[in-house]
Amino acid sequence: MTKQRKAILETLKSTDCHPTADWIYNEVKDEIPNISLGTVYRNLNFLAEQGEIMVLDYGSTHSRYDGTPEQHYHFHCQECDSVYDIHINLKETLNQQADEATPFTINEHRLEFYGICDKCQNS
Amino acid sequence: MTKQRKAILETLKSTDCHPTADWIYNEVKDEIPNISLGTVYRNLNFLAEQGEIMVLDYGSTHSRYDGTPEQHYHFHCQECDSVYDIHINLKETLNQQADEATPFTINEHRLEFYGICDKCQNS
DNA sequence: TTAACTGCAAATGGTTTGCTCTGTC
DNA sequence: GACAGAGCAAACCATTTGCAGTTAA
Repeated sequence: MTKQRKAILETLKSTDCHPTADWIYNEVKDEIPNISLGTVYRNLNFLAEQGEIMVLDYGSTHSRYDGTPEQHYHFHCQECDSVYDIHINLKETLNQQADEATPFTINEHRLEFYGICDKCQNS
Repeated sequence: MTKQRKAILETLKSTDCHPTADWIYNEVKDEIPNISLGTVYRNLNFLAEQGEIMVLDYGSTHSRYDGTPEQHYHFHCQECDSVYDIHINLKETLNQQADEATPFTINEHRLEFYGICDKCQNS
C-alpha cells in the first residue's frame, strides 16, 4: 500500500460524486503533485480487482468509480450527468427470475437507472 | 436507405450473436467489398438513434449491437463471451421500485446478467 | 535485498470525423 | 443540381504499457 494507492482510495472513499479517473487524478495531485495519471489508472484497476471499489463503465466513454463496494445501484441524471446511489435490494429476486427463465447459471447482474434528478426537475 | 445501410441492418437482423461493429463490417464486405468501417459505424449509430437497433456498450472495450429493438435483457457468458437474449418483463416493476426509493423521475434502466451458459457448463 | 510500484512518455485501438466524391431524387 | 451518404485516411482520446528509476517491507 503505497502513499499513492492510499491517497487514491481515500479520495474515492471520501466523495459521493462517482468521479472519473481524471477527476481523482486532479484531486490527488494536490497532495502528491507529481503523481501520474497512469498510476491512478493502475491503482483503480488494482483496487477494483481486490473488490475494494466498483467500476461504473456503462455505455460512456469515461469510466466512473465508486468507493463503496457494497451492493447498490446507480441513477444517472440525463440532464446534469450526476450519478446517485440507489439502495434497493433486488439482487436475489432478479437473479432468480433470470435463472428460472433461462438454462444458464446466473452469477450476477448490473443494473443502472436513468432519468431526471430532483434538482434538475426544480429548475 | 442506401444499399450499405440496408445491408448492415439486414446482417444485424439475421443473426442472434450480438456482433461487434467489426464483425458486421466483415460480413457486409462479402456483399459490398469496398464498404468502409466508418460507414458501418455511422450507420449503426444512425440506426440506434432511430430506435431500429440497440447498442450494448456495457463495460467492455467493444460495443455490441442487437437488431431487436423490443425491450429485452441480455445474458453474458463469463466463459465463452457469448451474449444471449433474456425475455422477462421487469420494466414497470423495476422503474416503479426505483421511483419509490428516490426523489428522481425514472425514465429507463439498463440491466445485464452474467454467469455461465448451458453449453459451457456441459463441457 | 528485492519484489512491487511509480513517473514518464509512447503506444493502443475502438470509434469518430474531415474531406472529397458519388449516387439518388 | 442539390444533398444525403459513402470511402478513405487521419484524428481522437480514454486507457494501457514498457522501461528505467524508486520505494515499501
